[in-house]
Amino acid sequence: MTNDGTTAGAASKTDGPATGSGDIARSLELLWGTGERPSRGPKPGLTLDRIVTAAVAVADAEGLAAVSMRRLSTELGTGTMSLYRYVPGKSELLDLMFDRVLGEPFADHPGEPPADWREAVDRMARGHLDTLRRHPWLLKINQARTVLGPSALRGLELALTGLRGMGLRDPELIGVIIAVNSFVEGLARTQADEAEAVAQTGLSDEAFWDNQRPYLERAMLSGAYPMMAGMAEDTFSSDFDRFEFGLQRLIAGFDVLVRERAAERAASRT
Amino acid sequence: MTNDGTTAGAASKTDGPATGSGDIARSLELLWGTGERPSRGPKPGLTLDRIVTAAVAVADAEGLAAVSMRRLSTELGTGTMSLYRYVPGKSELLDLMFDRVLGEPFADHPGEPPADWREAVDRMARGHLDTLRRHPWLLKINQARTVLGPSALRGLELALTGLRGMGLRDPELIGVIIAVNSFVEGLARTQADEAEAVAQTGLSDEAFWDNQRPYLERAMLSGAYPMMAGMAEDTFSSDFDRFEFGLQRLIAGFDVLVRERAAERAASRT
DNA sequence: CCGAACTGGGTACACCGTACCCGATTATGA
DNA sequence: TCATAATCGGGTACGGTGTACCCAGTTCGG
Repeated sequence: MTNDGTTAGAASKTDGPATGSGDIARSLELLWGTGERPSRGPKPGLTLDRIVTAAVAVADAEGLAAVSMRRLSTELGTGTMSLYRYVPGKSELLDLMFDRVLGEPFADHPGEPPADWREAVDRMARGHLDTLRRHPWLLKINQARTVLGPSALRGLELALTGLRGMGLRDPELIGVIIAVNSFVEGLARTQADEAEAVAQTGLSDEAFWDNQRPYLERAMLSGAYPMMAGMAEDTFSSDFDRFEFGLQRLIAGFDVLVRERAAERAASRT
Repeated sequence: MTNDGTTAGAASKTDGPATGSGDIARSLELLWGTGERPSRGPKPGLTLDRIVTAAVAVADAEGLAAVSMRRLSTELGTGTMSLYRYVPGKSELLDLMFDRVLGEPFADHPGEPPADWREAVDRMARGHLDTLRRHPWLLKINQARTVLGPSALRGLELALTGLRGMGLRDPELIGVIIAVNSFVEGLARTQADEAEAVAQTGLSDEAFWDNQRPYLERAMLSGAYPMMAGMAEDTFSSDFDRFEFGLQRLIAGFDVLVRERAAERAASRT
């Protein structure tokens, strides 16, 4: 399988007027295209694949902010402007990075059976969390116009297959997927923000909390926050797995609906 | 953001790079401090409050990318560097914008009763979604080290008060809040990304879809995505309210746990 | 009333994305 | 065979960013 995968969304700034900013057609060509090159000029010394790979590597190692065209060019040993022979602009590159990385979870594990829809949801949530932990910069990319790359389609297909057994209507299945993914992304974002803050300030979480404590204690003693002041010691302990808690609540909530529908079907069959 | 090359030491004296992202102590002082000014030099012509207000206004109107120190200075009619007399750096300004805006929902409606915990969750979710829709740039700010401003504390206090009746343990209550807020943020992010994409590319969603269609149809015909190919027409229709769906599932999931706990308590009372 | 403490802000630097353009390379049409 | 059109590599330049550094002007405590 030839093509690198991908999809994407646009993300950039500046209300640049003219010039082909946001050339969707070009983006799609890069995402799905075969990449047959015209045979007139000299052979390209680079490939899109290498550029995307380098970009993902830099983003994984040093964050999305470190991914600049200049940085990538030195990483690849070329001139900065050469990159623009392969990618129309940076936002398109982000699109490609996005779809590249979305394809990972399915490349990993082979086939295996989802068995139960509960397990499918569980696996979907864990898989997504895993991807986001591996590539926290995914959370900073505009996902709006990214949905339709090959990797994204493949993921959606797999998810839907696993949820088939719920017996819900199609829009509801999409609702299930979105609810789970939204929840996971929220948690992942919190974790990613924390890691980023540690990296940027050089201050650990404990040190940060210690800094806050005097202000916080004064606030508690003020009487303005009675609920918070009366909370148990272990309330914010890391022993409590908030991912597990939320996921189980979601699954339980889905289960209620699934049972309702099953009951309705049974009733209407009489 | 992007810090300069200087080390992140953050020691207050010595060869002072200092500045930079994340002087926590200074941030806290700004968040909670009384702002008593020293009485030796000339009176300040600006206030922190005016700066934050202007920043929020610009962010609301044109997005977070439009909030630059130069832009704010022209907006306020001062020199760019003057702003640094009031704020240590841009990241601290973002913190202040964050807390400013978090305070809004509680300023709006007066007291009223939450009545049921279900209603409290419902109101919490809707309120958060509302805030995020009004200020989509909130989703782009690092929330990790921002949690403890006065507005954030007030919001947490109110939420906890509303959830008191669930009869869950304290860490679980936090889990409820996080699950709901994560879900809401995920949905809000999708919407915000969409709006941003439209604004940046000047391409409506329909136009975007039309561009995708040929690629998508080819993918469907390839047989690689049987589930998706067989989906109902209305699957991605906007008639289906995914916010409502997810929220009701979460509440149902919480309800299961609440009932379990109540049953346990009743049993242990015999 | 002098000087310390403070405010305002100009200049400069490093970095960013990328428009524009030119020379080198290469396959094609005559 | 060879001129030429097409393509690649990449240097230079522009307008943007955050902010370090420094100096001039203002105000009040001693």
